[in-house]
Amino acid sequence: MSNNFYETEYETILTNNGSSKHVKTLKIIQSEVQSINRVALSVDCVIFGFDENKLKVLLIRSDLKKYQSKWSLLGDLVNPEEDIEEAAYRILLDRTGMDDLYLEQVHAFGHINRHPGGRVVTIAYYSLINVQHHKLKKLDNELHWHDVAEVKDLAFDHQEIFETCYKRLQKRVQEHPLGFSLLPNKFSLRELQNLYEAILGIKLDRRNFRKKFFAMDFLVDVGEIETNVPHRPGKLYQFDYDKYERMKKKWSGIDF
Amino acid sequence: MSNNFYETEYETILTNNGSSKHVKTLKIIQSEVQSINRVALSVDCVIFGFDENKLKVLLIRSDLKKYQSKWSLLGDLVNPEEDIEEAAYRILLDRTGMDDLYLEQVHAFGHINRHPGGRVVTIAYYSLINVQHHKLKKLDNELHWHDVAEVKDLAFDHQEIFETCYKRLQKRVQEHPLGFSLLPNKFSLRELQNLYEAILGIKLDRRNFRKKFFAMDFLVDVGEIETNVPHRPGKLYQFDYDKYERMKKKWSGIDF
DNA sequence: ATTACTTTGTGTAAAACTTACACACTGTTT
DNA sequence: AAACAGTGTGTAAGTTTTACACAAAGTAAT
Repeated sequence: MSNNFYETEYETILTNNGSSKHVKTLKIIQSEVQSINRVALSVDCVIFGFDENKLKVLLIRSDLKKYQSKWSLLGDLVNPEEDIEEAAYRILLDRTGMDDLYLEQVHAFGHINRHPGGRVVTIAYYSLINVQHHKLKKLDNELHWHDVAEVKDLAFDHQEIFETCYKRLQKRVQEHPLGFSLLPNKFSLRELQNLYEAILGIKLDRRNFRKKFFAMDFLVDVGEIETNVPHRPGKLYQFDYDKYERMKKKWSGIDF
Repeated sequence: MSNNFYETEYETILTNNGSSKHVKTLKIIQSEVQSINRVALSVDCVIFGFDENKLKVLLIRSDLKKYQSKWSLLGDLVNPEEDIEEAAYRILLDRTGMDDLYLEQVHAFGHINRHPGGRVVTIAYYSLINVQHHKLKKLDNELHWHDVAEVKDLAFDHQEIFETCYKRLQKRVQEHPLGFSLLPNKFSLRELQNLYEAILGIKLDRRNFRKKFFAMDFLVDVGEIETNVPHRPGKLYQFDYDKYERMKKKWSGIDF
């Protein structure tokens, strides 16, 4: 047995210490890699947004007959000369017109029959965007935001992919202050808390929530208050990304 | 724009509400998936073990000329009719003779030029095994255990893959009591602590470590003590996997 | 302009957890 | 019998988490 994509043809070379050794020729490796053992590779993106105090996810209508009435994630095949991550960003740009976002790889899904067109392995990514800042410019295939609580029965294995990404998001949001990308530049603590409650699916104590965030010391009071609220307006804050970047090393998460 | 691997040929169908709609035919999808957009897919396994109070990783010598003197991870191409995970288990079985282990997918690596033979996307898995319980039966290409602290300059992008998996292991071992698979069935608390210190790369307070583990209440005193130690022997314990499984729901990790 | 209403903003005491730390015990070696 | 090496145990101080209540600020209705 051998490795790194084996073949039976070898070339003899001299090693550092003067003895000889058999190695596989590059030509052989290339033919091996380029021949039978190939699969189609795709990327699927789970794009989360936040609107009206609900966590949303961007879905598109499948136009495959088999899944004619079902929703699906934003996905496409990876080009042979394209990095996976590059493909993920391309797909998001194509489908939503956005290029300024956070994107994290989550998992590869590769069950043999997950796609009716043949073997397609897909790499799932998720992203968080601010719904208000990124109005959708393209609405092909009924692209739009769905409440995450109501996502069910997606096409292909997209339900599983969605759920895996949602769990990952819930975990990440406790490890890093990602959520700020979903809020307006200036936000009230109530908005921030609504966001965390929506993502985590739990209620949090208001006083303790405030205490925790102030203790982190990444919020900057911008000296303004909410307008157009039918009650006492709350102060507005900004997130100090620079300070967060500087503190990142010693950061190990938020505990709720 | 369309989705789920687009084509320009459509078939007209009737929808539920009686209107008509154009959908892509399955035949077209299949030809799309099977034609140009395919890549070679491989799996690489990072197998951790523990021996002589050191964390080890299993490496094999590459037999590609380009990497003639370098170590590499255990990897192989995924067969077109094989699940990715299935491939990972197959590779481990082939290379080490083992089939009773934990295996977790970590990340997909897909830079275009990561393999000299052409485009190869690889999915990385890691695993933990008990070195003593699994003597290596095959030693092709100098397969053997390397101290993780001394792993460097691996073939391909395997250094990056290794480091990603190592970080993942360090994180996971604080979230779940995985480490027990690396110890003998009956172990002393000192052995357990050595293991955690080796994996995390830090020193821990002995009294607090013991307190923490006893508080979790997954250790069963088997009423035996160490033998052949040149000092007071420690008590031996077993890990109560059943109890852990039952408690798993409300489990959120070990904090050191 | 007064009142009712809604949500903001704040502090504290109790409980839980984390950390740092020292000494007697048990078996082995000399 | 003495030296050695590592086990086993408790506690006080500090920190973090939790639960909880009331006055203040603005809006809306009268």
